[in-house]
Amino acid sequence: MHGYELRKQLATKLGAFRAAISYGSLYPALRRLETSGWIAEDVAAVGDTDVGAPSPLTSRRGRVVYKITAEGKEHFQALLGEAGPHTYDDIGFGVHFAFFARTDRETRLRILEGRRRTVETRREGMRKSLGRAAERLDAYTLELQRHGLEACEREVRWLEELIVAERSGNQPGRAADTKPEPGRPDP
Amino acid sequence: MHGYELRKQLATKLGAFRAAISYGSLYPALRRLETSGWIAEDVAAVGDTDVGAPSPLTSRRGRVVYKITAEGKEHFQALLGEAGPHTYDDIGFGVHFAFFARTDRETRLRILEGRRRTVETRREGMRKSLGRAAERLDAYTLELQRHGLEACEREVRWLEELIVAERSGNQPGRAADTKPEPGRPDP
DNA sequence: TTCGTCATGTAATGGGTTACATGATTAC
DNA sequence: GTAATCATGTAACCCATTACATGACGAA
Repeated sequence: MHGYELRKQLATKLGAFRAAISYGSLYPALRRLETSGWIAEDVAAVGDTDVGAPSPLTSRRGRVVYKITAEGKEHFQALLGEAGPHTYDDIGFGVHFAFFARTDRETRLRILEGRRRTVETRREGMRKSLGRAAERLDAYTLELQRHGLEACEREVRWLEELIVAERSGNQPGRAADTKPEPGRPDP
Repeated sequence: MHGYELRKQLATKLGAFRAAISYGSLYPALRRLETSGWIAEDVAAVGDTDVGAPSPLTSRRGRVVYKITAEGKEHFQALLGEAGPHTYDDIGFGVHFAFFARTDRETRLRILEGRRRTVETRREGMRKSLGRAAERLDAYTLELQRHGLEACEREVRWLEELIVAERSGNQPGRAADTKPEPGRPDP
């Protein structure tokens, strides 16, 4: 894919979470990825043979189309499997979870449980803080804390469900007893 | 308050949301606030007369104690009342809400309704995206979207409750019919 | 006296945004 | 032909983090 198109895709896919990435951030990032050897310019793509590819397929210009390299794929898998401290924070966990279909069950369970621990710790901190400060704080601050605590509690329950499903060999979803994951190809 | 103490307070109060602020960020920020005239060094505080103040009160060193200035208070009120686009995003709204006790009802309603519009828009985007992409996406991505959508729906309901309470002259909280807000002093 | 905590700062680095600059192509 | 969109990039700026450096004070 080329930069401009990538930005559009990201904008629609992450539009609910964040503003579109700026060009001043995108192009340097692509250069860094290329320098690291994780992506490379796809010379074949200039000839315009991508049938069924996303967005306008006719007529081109000096667009720079990139392809992930073998080392890139390896690095990507390593990133998905790694367990640093920021693997379990809000953003890190979201990214890992979004690629769970490309991860093995062991890794998925490790990450889900790590995330659960993280959120449980946060939850306990909020409970203590709420109990300790209930008298001294105004109604709005209190309400904000309550709302945050509720969100933590709900996420823990959600993670619990996912962990149970994962252990019983099921994909997530409403149905609890379906066949053990046929291995869908990535779109 | 002085920088070191401020960092500690922030760490306990925001500990659930983010890591502690770094010194390399804190002290330059204080300098910026001072340069802008919003805070000033509190010369009286060096003499150590702050009885009942937080944390160790005996023995001092070259600590720099700051005080908010009149212009600082004014600026702060202006910030609380302003309605930019980032007033309604996750962080901006959280900050404004945390200081609702220092805001008048009109402003509170304006911000709550703006936030509701923002979250509703996000919710609609996610609904469309879920309906559109349900077939092409793997179970995990789908589950993530569902979870995000649910969070949006819940926040809208929460905001709705707050707006109703606000319109009927009540503070937030479990009880729906209490006296119309006695005006609690800030802690 | 030495270790831990209090307390303030600077320098290097990283990376994101805004604003700007350029040019090709498409639709009217 | 001209406006909008596609497409890539650079420079200035802002600000956060990390790592480092300093020094006072209290307790063991």
